[in-house]
Amino acid sequence: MKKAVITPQPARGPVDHEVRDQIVAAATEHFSRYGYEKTAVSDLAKAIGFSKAYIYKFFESKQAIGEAICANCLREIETEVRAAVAEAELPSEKLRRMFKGFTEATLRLLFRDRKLYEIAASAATERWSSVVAYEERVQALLKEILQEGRQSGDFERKTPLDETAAAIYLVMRPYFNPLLLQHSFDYTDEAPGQLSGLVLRSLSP
Amino acid sequence: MKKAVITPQPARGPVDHEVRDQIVAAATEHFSRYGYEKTAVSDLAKAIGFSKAYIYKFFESKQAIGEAICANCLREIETEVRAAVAEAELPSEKLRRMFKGFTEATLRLLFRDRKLYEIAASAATERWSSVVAYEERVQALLKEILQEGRQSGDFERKTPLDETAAAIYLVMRPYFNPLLLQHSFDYTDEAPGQLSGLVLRSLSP
DNA sequence: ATTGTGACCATATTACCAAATGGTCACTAG
DNA sequence: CTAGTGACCATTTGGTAATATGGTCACAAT
Repeated sequence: MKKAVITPQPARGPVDHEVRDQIVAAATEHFSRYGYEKTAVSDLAKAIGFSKAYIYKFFESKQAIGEAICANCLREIETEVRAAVAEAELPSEKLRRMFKGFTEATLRLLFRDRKLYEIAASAATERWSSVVAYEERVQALLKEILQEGRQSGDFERKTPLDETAAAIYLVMRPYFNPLLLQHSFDYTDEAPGQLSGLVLRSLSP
Repeated sequence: MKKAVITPQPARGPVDHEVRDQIVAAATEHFSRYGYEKTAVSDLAKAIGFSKAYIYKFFESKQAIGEAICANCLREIETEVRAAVAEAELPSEKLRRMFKGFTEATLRLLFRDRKLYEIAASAATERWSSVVAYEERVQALLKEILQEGRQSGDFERKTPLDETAAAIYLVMRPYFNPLLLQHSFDYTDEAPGQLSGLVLRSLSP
């Protein structure tokens, strides 16, 4: 039996197609330069030399284009943080890096790519599938670290893993969710350190 | 030497005056029924049977009226939570109640008095003095609980008190800051419990 | 002095209409 | 059949003129 891959937005048109990439490229350019709202779909069409209608052969909406770009951003952040985590030896250090990494990466998204923030905000409020998937991957990374720490004896083993993971996720959430981070600028310097400290104390065997 | 009381908004006109209370009462009524933005200062004037100009003898701005009301709300919340905390015997239970209490009270503010949310939001974003004071009082309450727990031997004593308090405050913040709570509705049921658990684990001696 | 106001000003908000935009579809070219 | 489009529609958005609002002040009544 074939496993049915449920694409939340049933992709329109050929999934692997040069034009699809052109659209995403043009959109990335335009969205980050002029902003999501200020960019009209016909602007993207003009940029790649096709008509607006053709774009809708590949994406079912403007938001779908935004989703694609958003997914890329989130992938980038995740990759970067995973790399930083992998560099560390000790599970405790991994956890610290995860926290700091996500905070810094999200912060950068908000400042450096200020124009992309609109998308990130919509994505988070409306819970686009790319965001849901991202959150799940973050939780997965967290669980990996926790389990490693449990196996090595660095972390306590009494509390159920799922509970620990859920709680730590809640602690971290305000620092990698753009909507929340926005209201925590005053704390971004110390928060990752202080909270990592607290979390690690809670994990001590 | 007289202690100079620094009122952040140098109160205008007689501090204790019947009309002042009438204004606050009318504003509470109007703001919570029609919303802060939709209420004009002249509406309040009409409601209490004076001219708009007279209101400005008591408050230096519409926002100042909002501040007064906001301060009342926050006082109420604090009183309620303090009562719930006082009921508990053990420091750990106090901490749990504090967390749960603030979450529920803030949530109620957002739902029951939906119209007042506008004020709360402005107050939080613009860091009105009533909010700053409130946050300080919350942190004070937290420190009280922590010290009691340290004295009774329920909580660890190695980590500096200020550091512990700061970290726990950061954990709680998303649940009594209306701006943040707004983005955490999905978690308000489990979060206080799970996070209290984590925090208490981090405090174990 | 205290209580109280109408007239006034600059800015913010509303109401309105024209232009722009997201999105579809029947259709053409090869 | 695939690649591609102009013309079209409903809804948003932008711009603007009229109105409403926050806030002040000189002044009146007690």
